[in-house]
Amino acid sequence: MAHYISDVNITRVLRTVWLNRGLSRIDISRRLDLNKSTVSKIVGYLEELSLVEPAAVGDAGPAGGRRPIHLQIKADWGCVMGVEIQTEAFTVVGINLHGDVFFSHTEPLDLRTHDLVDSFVDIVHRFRPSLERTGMPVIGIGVGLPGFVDPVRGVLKASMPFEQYTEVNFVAGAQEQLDLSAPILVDNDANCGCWGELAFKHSTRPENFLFVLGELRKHTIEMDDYRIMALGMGLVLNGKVHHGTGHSAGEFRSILYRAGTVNQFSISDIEARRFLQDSQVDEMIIDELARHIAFLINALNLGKVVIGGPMEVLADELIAAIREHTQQNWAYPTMVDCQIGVSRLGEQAVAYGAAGMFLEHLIRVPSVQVDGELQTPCGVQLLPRRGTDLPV
Amino acid sequence: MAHYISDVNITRVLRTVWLNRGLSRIDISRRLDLNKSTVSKIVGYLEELSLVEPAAVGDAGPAGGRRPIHLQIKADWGCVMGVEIQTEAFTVVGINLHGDVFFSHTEPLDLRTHDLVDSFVDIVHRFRPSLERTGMPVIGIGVGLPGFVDPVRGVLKASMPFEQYTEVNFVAGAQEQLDLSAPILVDNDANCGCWGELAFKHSTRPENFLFVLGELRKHTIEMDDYRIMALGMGLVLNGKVHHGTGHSAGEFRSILYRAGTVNQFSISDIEARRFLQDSQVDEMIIDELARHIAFLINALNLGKVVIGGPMEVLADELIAAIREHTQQNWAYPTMVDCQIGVSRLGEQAVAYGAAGMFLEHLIRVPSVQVDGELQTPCGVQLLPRRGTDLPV
DNA sequence: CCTCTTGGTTGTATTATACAACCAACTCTG
DNA sequence: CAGAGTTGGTTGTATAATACAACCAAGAGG
Repeated sequence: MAHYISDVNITRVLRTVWLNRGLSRIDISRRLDLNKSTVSKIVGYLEELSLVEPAAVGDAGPAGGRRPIHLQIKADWGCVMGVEIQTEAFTVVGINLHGDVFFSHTEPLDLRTHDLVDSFVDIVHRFRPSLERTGMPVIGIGVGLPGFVDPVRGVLKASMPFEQYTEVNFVAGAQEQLDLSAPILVDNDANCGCWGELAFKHSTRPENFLFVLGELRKHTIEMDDYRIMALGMGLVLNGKVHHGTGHSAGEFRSILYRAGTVNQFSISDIEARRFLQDSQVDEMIIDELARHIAFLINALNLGKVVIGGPMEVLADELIAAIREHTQQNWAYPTMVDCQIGVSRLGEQAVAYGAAGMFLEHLIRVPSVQVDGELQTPCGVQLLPRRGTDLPV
Repeated sequence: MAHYISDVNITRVLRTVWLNRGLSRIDISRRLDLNKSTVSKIVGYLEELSLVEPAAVGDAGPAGGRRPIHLQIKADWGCVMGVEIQTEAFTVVGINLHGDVFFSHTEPLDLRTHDLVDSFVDIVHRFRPSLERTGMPVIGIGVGLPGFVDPVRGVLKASMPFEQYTEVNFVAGAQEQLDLSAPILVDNDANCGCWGELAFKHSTRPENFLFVLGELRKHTIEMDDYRIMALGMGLVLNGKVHHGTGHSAGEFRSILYRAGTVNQFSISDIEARRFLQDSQVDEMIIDELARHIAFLINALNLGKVVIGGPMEVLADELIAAIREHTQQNWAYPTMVDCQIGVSRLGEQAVAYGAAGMFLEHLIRVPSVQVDGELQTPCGVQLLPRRGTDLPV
């Protein structure tokens, strides 16, 4: 039983500085509708924790007055490891609290022959020293996996790419072997793409957007291995990453899908495997995909679409097709207002987003729930349980 | 500058009682993780406001002990007017704080020849006395309109059915003419369908669902008037009604739509107007609609779909089709878990939902925003600005 | 009748916040 | 260049919301 508002306002201040680097105490007090003395006290506390520091002294306004002290998060307070694990490779990145990537590594890894949790434990053991050589401790790890993930329980519920149809207790299993104080967070890979867009888009956080993630995956068709594109979607709705009632949101299969094929469209697998090699196939896939994305843009009134993965090669055509179909699919005379672009992070989008997800959870305002407890995925907690050490 | 937690916890208690009629103080304190003395004090305050009353004295447990006092919201503290305005008719309902409908009325009204705001003002003038004859004051009004509505500003941004392509300042305009203390809330009609499902589904509030609202609307095709079905969707995602970046979420048009027609599907208007008269047309529409709904169910992982409007006649076929297509559209061996049903409220679903929306906003926990102010649509406020009159 | 148990109340201590008075440091003007 | 006005930030104090502990109320069971 401990529900002091303090935690809430401390986090509000911290998060506000994080999202808007360079604000002064007065700016914060105005934004958050808190008294400036309250902000002063909270900032003092955060400075004591080395989470916030003065960045620069600004200029006085035209009418004079004391010069404001711009504040910022201490970037090197700690770092976050972001990991993406796919069927044939994994990626690790290290970022500081400002979101700067200071480490990045990609390597092949065959998940068909290796255990998922064991592989992850290996990765952490191998790369934690690399990150901590900077002097920053690893304060948390974010992981992006293909499949249905329950981030609150830290569980991989199912995954077609991993051929996993029973639950894997990912976080608990890893923590057992790792003996690591840093908490671990997991989410679906496409959702991690969303987290990456959310975490550091400070001023212009998109409220409703779609992250389209394509991966080329091996499939065995008639005794031969082929690569077929598998599409996953990550959705942010009302500013929040959407998981759905059973954590399976983001699955894609065309409305015109015909039973029996491995690919997600209305074409045959024979056609599908010629993707990126046969421009006619490319065109068909682009058109069909663009229609579905356009439908979602209009039905959900999305403000933004980001394309990641191998689709990036055909991004120009895809973007044009989406634009065309959104407008065709729109009944009103106005123009549909939706930015469509390609992920700037390329290969690292998911791993980076996974790390961003961790920071998003760390530096967040605990929401007051009405019924039941507030759900924190896997005990992420920033502020120390405050006892006697509170600065008045 | 006033951000005492009190308001938050008072509302939390009130809302908990509202959502779970019959809880005792101890129950509440356990659910909300508040000290029982705090709950006692808050309940005392709410009783003083006549918002909460003891409902019954329960039985002691098997180990003895004092008998709990079950609490409930005072149903007759006030009532809410819910209004649905369509192009050819309007509906008014009156509900109490328990959500019981005690008044209901539907009447033709030609919105092509009447001004929207004036009509609404008329409706309020005519029906307020009817509601207040019960002795309950009208504490608020909820309105459902077809078109894009910004509920925060209380504005109808555009509406194809009303042939309105410029903004209508609905709430401000009405309040000016009405001189009414009760606040007015507006939302899109299909969204109101969602509000109706949310507001009084106490224990089992669906977190992710779709409300499909069909309306038969007049269209002039080749000099003749026909009725064509117009479909709108209301979405609840993560427990919240989804409006989208530009308040236009819920628009429906088929992926296979061909330019030039008034109807929303791939068929011609000649065919579309035979809906409900030609079973072949019905089948085509049902199939096409079901595919799109199935796509949304899987892409958004919806837990529930509710069908309202004239589609209800064909509900059995539509439900079966949706079931079939969701499973076809699903790549995993598991069964898709989504309840599909028909609105129990029939004609009144939208008006009832509009009233429910008002209560949802009235009895809600103000969310603490990080940046900027917390957005209350049109100044709905339950608790008095507390000054000296606070009990202890 | 006594003990144990559970629901609820009351008085007190703690703590987060607002408020007001203050200091710090700047611009502008006469 | 002194002083008035202005803005950012700090400090001391009052207030109000909450937890905690001790209590009362009212039941069950021996």
